[in-house]
Amino acid sequence: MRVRQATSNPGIILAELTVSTEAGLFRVRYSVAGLSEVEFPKEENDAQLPAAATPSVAEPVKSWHEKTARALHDILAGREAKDFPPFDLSIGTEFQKRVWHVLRKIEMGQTRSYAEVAEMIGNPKAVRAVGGACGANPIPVLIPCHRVLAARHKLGGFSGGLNWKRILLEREGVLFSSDRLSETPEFNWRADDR
DNA sequence: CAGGATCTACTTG
DNA sequence: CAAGTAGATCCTG
Repeated sequence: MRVRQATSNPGIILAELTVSTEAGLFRVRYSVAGLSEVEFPKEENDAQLPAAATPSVAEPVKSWHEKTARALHDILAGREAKDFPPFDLSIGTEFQKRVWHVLRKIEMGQTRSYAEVAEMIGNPKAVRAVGGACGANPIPVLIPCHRVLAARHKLGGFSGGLNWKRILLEREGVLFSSDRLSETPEFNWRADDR
C-alpha cells in the first residue's frame, strides 16, 4: 500500500490570513480542503500589516477562518474550543497523519507522553518517530501537539519554540517538571495574569 | 544512511 | 536531584 498521493495537490494555497491575538499575530493558510497551516507570531509580524480586520475572502474560506480565529482565541484563553474548520493534512505521511489524529483526542488540560502516543497509534516502539511527527504538525495549537510531554512530565521539545509550549500549557493549567528554564528571551504578553 | 520534540537504565557530582 | 552516556528503535528525506 502506501500509494504516493499523486493527486489532491495539497500545496495550493487559497488564502493566507492572520489572526490577531494578545499573544501576537498568527498567520494561517487555507487550501481547497481547509486549514492547512498555522504559524506562530514572529517578531516581524507583530508590526501588524494592513490586515484590517477580516479581509475580503470567498465564502468557503471566510467561515473557516472565523472558526479558526475563534478556536485560537479560545485555546489561548484556556477555554475548550468546540468548533473547528476542516483540516487539510494531506502533506503528511500515513504515519504522521495517524499521530496527528491521535493528538486531537487529547483534551484540554490533559497530556500524554511521546511513549503513550506511540502506544495509542499501535506502534509502541516508534517513540522517537512520534516526536518527529509532532514536530511536523502543520497546525499547532489547534492540533494540540503541545500536550505531548516527555517522560516523567518533562517539557520535551517544541518546533515553535519551547516558550510557546510553556505558555500554552500554563494557559491550560497543566503542570510540568521544570525541565530546562533557559531557551528564550523576554516574552511580555501577560493576558491578564489574574 | 544519518539524525531527531524519546526512553530506560545506569553512572557521577 | 541534575546531568551525562549508551543502546534500542523507528520514521524521514
